[in-house]
Amino acid sequence: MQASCGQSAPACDRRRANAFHGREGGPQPFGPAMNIFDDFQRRLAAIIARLGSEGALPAGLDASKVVVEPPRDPSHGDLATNAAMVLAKEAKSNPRALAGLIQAELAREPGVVSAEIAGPGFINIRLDVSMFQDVVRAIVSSSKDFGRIARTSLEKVNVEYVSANPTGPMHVGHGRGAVFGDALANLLAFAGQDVTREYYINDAGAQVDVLARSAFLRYREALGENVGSIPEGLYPGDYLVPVGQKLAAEHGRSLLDKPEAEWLPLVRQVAIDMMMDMIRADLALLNISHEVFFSERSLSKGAVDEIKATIDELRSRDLVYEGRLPPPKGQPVEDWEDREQTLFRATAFGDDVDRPLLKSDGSYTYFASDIAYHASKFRRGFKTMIDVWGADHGGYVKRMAAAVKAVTAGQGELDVKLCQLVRLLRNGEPVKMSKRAGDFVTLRDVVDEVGRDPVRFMMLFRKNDATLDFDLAKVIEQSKENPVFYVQYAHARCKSVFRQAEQAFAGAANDRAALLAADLKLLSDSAELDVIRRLSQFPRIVEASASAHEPHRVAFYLYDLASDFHGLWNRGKEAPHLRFVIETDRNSSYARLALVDAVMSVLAAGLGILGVTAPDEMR
RNA sequence: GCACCCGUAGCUCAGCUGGAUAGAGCGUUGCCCUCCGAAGGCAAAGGUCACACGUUCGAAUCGUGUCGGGUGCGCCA
Repeated sequence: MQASCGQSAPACDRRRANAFHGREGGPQPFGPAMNIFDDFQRRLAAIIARLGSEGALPAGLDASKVVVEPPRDPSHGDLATNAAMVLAKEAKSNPRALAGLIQAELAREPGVVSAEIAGPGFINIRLDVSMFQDVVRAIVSSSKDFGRIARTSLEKVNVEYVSANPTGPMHVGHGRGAVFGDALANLLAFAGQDVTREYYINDAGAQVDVLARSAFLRYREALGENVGSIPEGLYPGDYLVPVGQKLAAEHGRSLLDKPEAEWLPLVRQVAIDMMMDMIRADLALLNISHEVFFSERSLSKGAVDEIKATIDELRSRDLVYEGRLPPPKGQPVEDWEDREQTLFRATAFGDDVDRPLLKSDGSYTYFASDIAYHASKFRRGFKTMIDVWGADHGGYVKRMAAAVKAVTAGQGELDVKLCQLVRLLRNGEPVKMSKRAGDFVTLRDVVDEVGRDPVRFMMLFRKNDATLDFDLAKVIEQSKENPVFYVQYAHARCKSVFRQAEQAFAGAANDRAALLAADLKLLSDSAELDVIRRLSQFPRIVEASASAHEPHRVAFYLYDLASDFHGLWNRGKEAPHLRFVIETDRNSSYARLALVDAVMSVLAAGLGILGVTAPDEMR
């Protein structure tokens, strides 16, 4: 099944940076030291500056490549930094010597147990466990806002996704782009950006005229005429039957004897409106909604022709000209005619050839509309624009990027995220598509069968540019092998712990003050600390996945966190003293409840970003 | 012919924008459990990161080239 082309009629749907950085005076997280990696990043920068001003190092070293991260091998410590290695060249020193200077300073920092030089010049830092125990308290107090970045910038981000043609219901391929775009928007919002979700309605091209003619046929049918089978080239799907009925109800037979030029605009608008209602309803099944629905038609049919204005403006800068194009290579084009046409100078901005703006009949190409559309986004204040498209539009990226550069004078950032196709399976076997013309597996069919959460989670449990196998049977399995279940179950288990706690200590489930006051030093088992270390990474996962525009990282993180938590739970089976609730040990119980509460909050926050339910129990 | 995406364990895939001995799940093999703290647990084996050069303290990651797979290549969107 194709990512975005699913119909036999000529319907190929459209779809379908790095402006974000969280460090160095960027957006600050809530509360103190919520992100211990950022915390040490800042401390390290201060140390380097101090050494510079004291003359031990050259002043004003560029610390932008210095990173503080968890070492791959936990036996190396809690934090590792490459500072000495990245600074060595500029400081005209060797990494090990430089590491010695920095290490001595780091070792004096509060919360640091040891700082050691290793390998080519890494500095490995061991933290007092209290640093991690404090993370638990920070999470308990900030709850689902742990990892959220406060909005400090007025910069607006536009995420355009779905943008399926209003010519039929959504199918599974659309669903992936829809879920991806929606989760990305959630993620960016969580990371402190001002996000607008937008849908570009392709209501101007020849396809919506085909839609209108198809609907008109259904109109005649609704009036009692036997129209026979739907002719080739029209949309055959019976989702147009209600459009015909509505037209019949509102207009009776009055359209029948009018020429097409008169009825078409009217029928077209009714059909588009009903198709958009249907699409919005399909999206609502997945909890997806957009703030802005932008009509392509409005660009050229409004008070001013914005497409013409955009072309004129580009022409005045010599970026549009009349010229000839070489015939395309590869598949020969039968009706190729060498003619002079209106071209955008895309090659000036890195594209391979210049691109036409007018069709031979004088109307605008889709690309011309799209240029004006992106100019509109920029005028509306969006410096960062993210477009989510189907992978089959990959060939369109360069020209769009070129256009955005041209139309924003290099001020705008366009990041196009291509979503690969989805292969629908059932128990490992490809789902057979019905042969009936115009029929395909709709998004609604799939959501009805397996539910919203599996669809959303699984579509995000893969990089957007990798193909995705979606197995209708496996995604609803209640077993460890199913990541959706595995992660949701971890959350449900947390809830279950609190239900148990309520039995042992009445009121525990709602006693936030007691959780905040818990003696977290009692959380010292290695399995407990593993979970806490994982929790402490959530803010940097949010930051990194937001800046990379990759929501799947959140999904994988949640899987890892769930795995750690299940591991801790299992420890309690063999070692009863590690159980979360121990009736005879209130202090340990409350410390562990605080940890469970923290896990629950992070799971809920992460699932919230993905738009997946965090259930109280598995049913 | 050109452009873009992809190539990591038998299979399906991660790999934190250049870091240390490349990870997970499935499958395989071995042990344990079947205790509602249910919808299993522990452990092991398994790798030339497609290939070759290059960049540098350091490459699965960046660059060039080759091979292999996908997508696309005026006047569809």
